[in-house]
Amino acid sequence: MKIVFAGTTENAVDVLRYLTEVANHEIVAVLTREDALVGRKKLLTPSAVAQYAEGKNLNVLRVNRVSDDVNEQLSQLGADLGVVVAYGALLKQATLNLPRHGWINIHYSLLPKLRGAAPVQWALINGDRESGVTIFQLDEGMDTGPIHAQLNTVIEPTETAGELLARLTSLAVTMLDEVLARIAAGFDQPQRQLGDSTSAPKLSRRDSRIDFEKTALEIEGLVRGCNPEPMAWAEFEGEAVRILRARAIQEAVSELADAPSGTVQRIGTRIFVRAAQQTILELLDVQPASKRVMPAADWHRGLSGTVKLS
RNA sequence: CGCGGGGUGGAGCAGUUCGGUAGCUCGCCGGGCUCAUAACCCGGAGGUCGUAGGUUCAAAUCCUGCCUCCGCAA
Repeated sequence: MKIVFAGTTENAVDVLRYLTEVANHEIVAVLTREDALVGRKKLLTPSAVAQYAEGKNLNVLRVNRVSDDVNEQLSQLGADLGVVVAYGALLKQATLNLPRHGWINIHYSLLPKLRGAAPVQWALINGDRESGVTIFQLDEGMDTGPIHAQLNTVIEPTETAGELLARLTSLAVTMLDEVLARIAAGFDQPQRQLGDSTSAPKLSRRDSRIDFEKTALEIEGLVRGCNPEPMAWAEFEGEAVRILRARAIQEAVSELADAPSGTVQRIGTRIFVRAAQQTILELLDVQPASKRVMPAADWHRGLSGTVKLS
């Protein structure tokens, strides 16, 4: 099929690579976000998709909003289908109408659960036991279109958002062939989304801040859901400490039995923090402001007195 | 010129304000105590204090340039 692809992130590249290199579809255009200023040096950096697509000499359109002008260009291509993965902007009806079979989207949740930009993160933050991939027909709403295919998977006990996303992406790729074949043959009958919807908006810095008045298990979910982006953090002596890995433990730590929430205690080489309801969180990897990522024990070693996170 | 913080034995830090050749908590090696240990005791190895230059009798510490790492913001 002649496909228009729209995507921006690294996992979108994985899908695009599959479509062009493995499934041998003809990619008539690649829509991706404009180059953005990245990092402290503000280097103008192309999106992951732009970098890949240019390397493959594909027709790349860098736009943050699809204008009439872009619609005009797209209409010239005679595309059969549009495929969207983590593009970063909603498409209007005028654009949705262009490919013969419209557009499909790969979404990383069991729709209608977790509609929005950060479904994988929120699945972990919410403590969900399962997640999944949904391929659906795009309409003008936010992840509201009828479903072509859906597959669920059990979330692994220590899985981070980055790891789960990678797994879901490879799962999505295995679903694509059949969906694309059905659409090409005109046999597709997408089903309306059923059940209650929930939302999964992009994470803010406020969302990623750890609250030690929550239970260790809830905090662990936040830490896993925020890794690698935007990374959970807590405040220590006026500075942010990022918590990259942490886990709720079952053991009791008597030293922390009567301590206020956020109190840190070292036992041997292990570092524990008091959370809500007598629960204990073990810190594994942390990153103080200005420092590199380090084992929690290393961080704690240089400190003195009572250590308390908030 | 977006804001800011680091670079000191293998690790994490202190010391820099008020210059006088380096300290803490660990790790490592050896020995001891203990039924045992995340405990304790004794001894030991290991540092061009990121780098280049400057000031000085003397620089981790003051001045200048450079390299490099990182948080925030976008």
